[in-house]
Amino acid sequence: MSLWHTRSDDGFKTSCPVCGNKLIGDLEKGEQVCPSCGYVTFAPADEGPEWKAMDLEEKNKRVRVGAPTTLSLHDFGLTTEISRTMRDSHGRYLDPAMRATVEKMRKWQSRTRTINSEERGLSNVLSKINELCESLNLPDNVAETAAQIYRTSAKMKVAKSKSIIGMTAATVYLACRKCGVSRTLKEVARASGMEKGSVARYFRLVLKEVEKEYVPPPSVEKYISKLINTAKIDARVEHLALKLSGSTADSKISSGKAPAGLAAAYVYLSSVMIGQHIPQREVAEAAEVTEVTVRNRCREILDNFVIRQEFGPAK
DNA sequence: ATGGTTTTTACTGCGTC
DNA sequence: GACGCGGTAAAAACCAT
Repeated sequence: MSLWHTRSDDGFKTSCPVCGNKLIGDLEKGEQVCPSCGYVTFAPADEGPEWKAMDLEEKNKRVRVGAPTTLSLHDFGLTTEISRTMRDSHGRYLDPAMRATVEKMRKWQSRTRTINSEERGLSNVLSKINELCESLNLPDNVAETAAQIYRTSAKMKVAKSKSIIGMTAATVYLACRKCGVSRTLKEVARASGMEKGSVARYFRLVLKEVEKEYVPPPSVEKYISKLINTAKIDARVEHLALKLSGSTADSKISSGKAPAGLAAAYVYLSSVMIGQHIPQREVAEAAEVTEVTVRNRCREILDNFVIRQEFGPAK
């Protein structure tokens, strides 16, 4: 039995297709996350609550009591909160006058808490980071990493007089790379509403000034898994694509090539071999590369490797 | 800035349904 | 004819220097 495509009855994977670890299920949000590599998979049905949390503070307030300390809140979440429930300690509703007073207290507390502009700016950016992570469906560990990166860049004055969206996009993208989560620069740019080029500039800046060392992009295998997930392709194709990429990994064909294109080629070849033709057009579209690139990668793979019968369709 | 490499764009031809 | 596929030349984008 293979680790890759064991699925439980409701369509959830039970183990991570990337590293094989057991996935942590969050059924309410309709997704599962791998604790070690950050791989995320989605379930079709969303059983989660109907409300949308405006920021992480609100989210924590609503989903659980006593949030853990978190890097993505500007004060680490370590403050007294005045509750929104408008009840007294016996659970009775407050009268209108009292409610107004409590409202004011709440407002003033949140004002004084972010007393100086530095703190307010930080809190602003951190909520932007969370927002962006949420719209990219990124796991919490990426948001935490992004927050961490931004904190140090703020401390090092790198973020000084830089565009806020630019910095958030750059830190989120860097966090993705550090966590090994396969989101492309293009995707992050799209979600943040920025030009790819300017996100890249900010990214290089943060990489150079804050991170100081090169963070390699996610492996081809990660891209394959992602491709299979987004395009809803048979798990057998994924298995084969991963096998192929594994057995050609130590060759030179991948050097300098965009991993997404290579992943698309493996997925395409695998789909053909399994006997489930996926048109190049579709694979290319899902991987956000062109058909030409898919073809070029396919040709290179086929030129350099003899694909033996054991990879062929089971008869 | 620049030069080498990779990806995209745009176009053409071939076979098949 | 529409579609999938394969190829090419040139432009554009990318990256290390």
